[in-house]
Amino acid sequence: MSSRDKILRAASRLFRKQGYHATGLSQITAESGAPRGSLYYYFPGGKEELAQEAIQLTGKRIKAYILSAISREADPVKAFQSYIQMMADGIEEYIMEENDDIPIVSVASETWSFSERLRQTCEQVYQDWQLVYQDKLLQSGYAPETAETLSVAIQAMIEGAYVLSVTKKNGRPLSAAAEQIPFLLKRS
Amino acid sequence: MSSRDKILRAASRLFRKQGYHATGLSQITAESGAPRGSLYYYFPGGKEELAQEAIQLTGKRIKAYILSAISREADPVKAFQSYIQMMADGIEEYIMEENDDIPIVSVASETWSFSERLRQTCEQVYQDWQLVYQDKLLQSGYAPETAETLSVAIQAMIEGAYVLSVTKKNGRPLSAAAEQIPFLLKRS
DNA sequence: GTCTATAGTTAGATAGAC
DNA sequence: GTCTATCTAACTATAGAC
Repeated sequence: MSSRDKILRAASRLFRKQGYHATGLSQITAESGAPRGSLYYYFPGGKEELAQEAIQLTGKRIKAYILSAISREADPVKAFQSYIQMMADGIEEYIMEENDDIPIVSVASETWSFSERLRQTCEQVYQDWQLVYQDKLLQSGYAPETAETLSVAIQAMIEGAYVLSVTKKNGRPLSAAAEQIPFLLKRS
Repeated sequence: MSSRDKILRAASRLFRKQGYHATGLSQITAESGAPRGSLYYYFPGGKEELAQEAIQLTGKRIKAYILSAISREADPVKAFQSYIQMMADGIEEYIMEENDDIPIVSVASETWSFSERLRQTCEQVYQDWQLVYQDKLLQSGYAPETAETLSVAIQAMIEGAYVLSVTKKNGRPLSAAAEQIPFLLKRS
């Protein structure tokens, strides 16, 4: 693995666990093994540019993950439920584990007023994910208007349930979100 | 207003906008007018203790706000919808405004692995709010089991929609959440 | 291209004057 | 009780050797 990749991975790991502002560049270089200067060689924009790339990388990885998870089931109810339930089941080990995926909800709420660049990056990632949800609903026959509103609400519920689950240190909130999917999708 | 209160308010304002780690004690003392030493006199536990009190204060204020907003309408659908829609309508000015209420979702996702004390404080606040939602549902005739799961899911949707709204700089995600309330509550 | 050394600033915290 | 002065450690960023 290249020096650049090692820096990116170490940064992602630390941002995930500690957030953006609590993570120092010295910590990143220490964990990655790469020296201080390399970081600024590969990421001339410093911490902000590094974070942007890390967020975009997480964005791509999770997008692929959502796509594969959601397309395993034709029925949208089962598809969303199994995806969210997977998150719920994995939350305990996720808390302990050394994971490379940064929670966008964390970076977004930490940087929306601080860095326009990072705010826009988070907005873009959210947009990408939402379109995946939206497509699934469109393909399942929902009206375009409904598919959009619904996919935004589902995304909100997932992001919120994630934070609640991490705060409570258990997967119950994510499970509760999964349980509500049928009622959201079977619109009486 | 006492020195202690001035410190607490300035801290809340800054934590809301910048988050926990991005806010320095020097910034808090500068904004509050109180000198450095006073902060440690009133809050011997330093930044962490100050943040804990600020979170609890927000917890109480918002709990009272939710109670009043939610009890204006007997119908739970209308009650939740009007509360969430109020958040949506206020989000643009909320972003600009000097507000004293700290978003728990922000502090929680920033401190869950960093400070057990702050994590537990956030958990407690979430618990308080959820019970308000749950009571409303119980009073409306929902089964205890349903009321609990549903209130957790609604809370998740609100917290997530808040972050999405702040990230996108508009109230649409919160509005989308409000629109889904009828489908969540009218369980077919 | 890769890395070391360090500049310059700010962080949270404390000691002690009054 | 209130405030000033200051500590040490950490931060981001840069200059320049190799």
